[in-house]
Amino acid sequence: MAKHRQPIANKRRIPRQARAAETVAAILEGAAQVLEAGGLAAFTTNAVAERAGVSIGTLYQYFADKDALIQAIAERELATTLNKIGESLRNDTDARPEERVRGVVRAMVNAFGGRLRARKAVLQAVLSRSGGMPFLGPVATFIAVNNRDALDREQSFVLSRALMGTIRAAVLEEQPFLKSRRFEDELVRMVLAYLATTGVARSATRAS
Amino acid sequence: MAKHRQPIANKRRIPRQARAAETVAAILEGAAQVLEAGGLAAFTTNAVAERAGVSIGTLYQYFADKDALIQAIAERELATTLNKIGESLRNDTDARPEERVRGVVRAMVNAFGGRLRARKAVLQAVLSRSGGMPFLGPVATFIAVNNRDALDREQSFVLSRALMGTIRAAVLEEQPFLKSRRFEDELVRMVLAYLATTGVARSATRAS
Amino acid sequence: MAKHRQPIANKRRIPRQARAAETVAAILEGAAQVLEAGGLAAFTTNAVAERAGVSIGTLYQYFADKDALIQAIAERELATTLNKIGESLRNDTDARPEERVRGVVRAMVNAFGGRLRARKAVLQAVLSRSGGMPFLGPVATFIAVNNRDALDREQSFVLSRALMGTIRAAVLEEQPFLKSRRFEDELVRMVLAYLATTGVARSATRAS
Amino acid sequence: MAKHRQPIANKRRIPRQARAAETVAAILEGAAQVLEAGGLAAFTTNAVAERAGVSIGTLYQYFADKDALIQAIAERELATTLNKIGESLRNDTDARPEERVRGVVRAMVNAFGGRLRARKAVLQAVLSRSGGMPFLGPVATFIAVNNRDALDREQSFVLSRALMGTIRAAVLEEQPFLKSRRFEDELVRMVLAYLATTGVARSATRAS
DNA sequence: GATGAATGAGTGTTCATTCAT
DNA sequence: GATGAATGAACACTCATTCAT
Repeated sequence: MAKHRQPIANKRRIPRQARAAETVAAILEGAAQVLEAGGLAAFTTNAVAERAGVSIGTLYQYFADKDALIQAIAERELATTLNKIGESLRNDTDARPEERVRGVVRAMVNAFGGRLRARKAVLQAVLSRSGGMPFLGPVATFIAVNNRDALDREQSFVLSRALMGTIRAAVLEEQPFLKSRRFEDELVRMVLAYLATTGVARSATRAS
Repeated sequence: MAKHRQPIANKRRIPRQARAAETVAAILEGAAQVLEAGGLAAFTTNAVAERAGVSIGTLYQYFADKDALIQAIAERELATTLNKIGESLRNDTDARPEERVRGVVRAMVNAFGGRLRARKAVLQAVLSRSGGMPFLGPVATFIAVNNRDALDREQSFVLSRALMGTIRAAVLEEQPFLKSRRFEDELVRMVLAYLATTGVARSATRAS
Repeated sequence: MAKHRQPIANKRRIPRQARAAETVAAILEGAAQVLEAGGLAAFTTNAVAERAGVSIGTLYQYFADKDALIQAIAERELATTLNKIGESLRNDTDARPEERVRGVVRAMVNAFGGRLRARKAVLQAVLSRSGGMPFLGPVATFIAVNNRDALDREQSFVLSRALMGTIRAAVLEEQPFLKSRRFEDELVRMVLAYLATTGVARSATRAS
Repeated sequence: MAKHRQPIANKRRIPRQARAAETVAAILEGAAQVLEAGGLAAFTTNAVAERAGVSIGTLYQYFADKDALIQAIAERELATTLNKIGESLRNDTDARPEERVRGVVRAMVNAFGGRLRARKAVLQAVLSRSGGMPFLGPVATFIAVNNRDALDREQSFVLSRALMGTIRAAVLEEQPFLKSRRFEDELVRMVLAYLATTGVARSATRAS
């Protein structure tokens, strides 16, 4: 949001005017609302346009197709989450590892703020379409980069997916404890425990 | 006209004859093939029927609707996985914990080994529709039950989803190391590490 | 029912055996029950067969197609009604005209007394398909024949359809007063009033 | 998958533009033509759209479902008929009762004059679906209202249904005398005769 | 640039009917 | 004669997308 990463459209008009930026924002907001209100099933381009207060034609002026719209939402959410994580890490610069991990965990759990249904729907949509969860890469990078000794590929993968996967599952299954302290504690414990053994493993490995 | 006239009996016929069982098998196999070949997007009831070599009417004789078909495939996959896990646990009765965990991990990874695309699609389908991943419950139970002291709700959740989520991510992202020993090692390490700290958290465990 | 008018199948097997007659009866009864329970929308050949406790194949052994089945039910209903009317007229041989008319009216109203929904559905079905209401002809004949001076074509038509149409409307609209004395009185009045002026008209006509 | 996902707004767009009004008219006209040409059996939404020269999607932009389309046609017919009846009554303000009745009868018969098959099909359709003949209420009201002393519920019912039912029967059975003077005479006679006896029952009427 | 009416390929589902066993 | 699994044409309806105004 901050850096204006030109978040959308490839083939479609790049918004240069303030008005256009507002329109794009309205559409994204409308999309999020539709998702929140009716889940993925209600997420039609017409519904989004209506909710956003623009015509369907205008929507297509900024988003090449439905996929591009979903992409944009996902990216917007990712950006927000990454910002929070980054912020958290920057603030806790000299905190104990546990505190740093807790900050990251909390940022991830709180991503999407409220709007749980929207978050779930975005997940489902992204999962349904592009198949992978491409927007996890950055999260993984964040985690890995912030451990003095870079984890290797598999370790980085396991760590980030275990964490993200557990949170995602809680979202998708609408677990009531999603935002509880108890859940947060367990996530933190899991990350620390894994990091610990990983470190040991690598020390041992290096020695051999 | 009535959008959906309630059929007089809404449960579809339970196959009694050998012929019928074959037909059901053919449909499930066809469904898996369609999924494998074209992913979720290609998964239409007509496509499945055609691939299965039966008429669309026959398909609906055995599956109430598309959801039921997806359910059936998911359950079939779950059953396979659970069988493998159960088998593994039964064989390793007195192995060390690490060996037991490794058996489970391997069973799970391999359950998702063949027909990658199909399995990926099934996952996406289940995820897209019912939202949750209801068929993870049993896996969690398996894991929890096999630890002397039952984990509490959050711990059980974290453990099972972290493991399953990581494997699922590897499947969905088509990671090349999915079946590597390296990856298996890391998964085992993660589980053991988490179980260990969990135990620490509960003093009674330490005593035993 | 009485005279065994060979009520059904043209192209299909004519039931000669007692067993076959029973089967046919079961099918007709099943059809009536399905109609009663779910109206026209639920009236599928499969549903009828199931309710009748016979296989769909057997149903088709006796009824060439769905239309034939509906025909048969309609005819069965007509036969019942005609029997009642005939009976009524035979019993009231020397009653006053009003009593005779009342007997007919009552027979017709009661013909539609039991199984209202079924009867309504039969009406709708016959109306939907063959378009006409061919089974009113006989009723008209009954009425006309029982007036000393045969009515002419238009008069006979008006009299029978006015009476039948009003009763049918009451059935289709599920009017609560269908079987009330008040309603019966009005129907009788209407018939007598019309017959009276008709007589006058014909006297005048003859003179000219 | 969800069998029928509730559209975000279940009321279809109300036509505001001239273009839209034309489209609606075209659809209704197409519907009438399909009905006329092939009866109820040929009345499919796709057929109507094609005949109307619009796409199936456009049809659904203006009619929520097939039922709504049938409703619209029925209402359009009813409106026409009522207009004619009202006109007739307004013109014959001080005519003799017989003339007034004749005007109504003629309006009703002629309402079903053009496009016989279409009208028959509309009748069948309305009869088949909603069961009642809801659009007779207004006709009954017209008749009742135009008799100084309001008839009671049963009388009003008998009068309107007897008249309408007879005409409807003539339409459905495609009687050749439908528009003959002879038939019209008999209908008028029936109505007057019934009104007379009804009047007798209520002494006040005679005085006026 | 914006609009929204129009498009139409595509989907899930039903049900009358057949025919091999 | 009876069975019921199988058939498949047909239908109602959706929704991403376009384009004339």
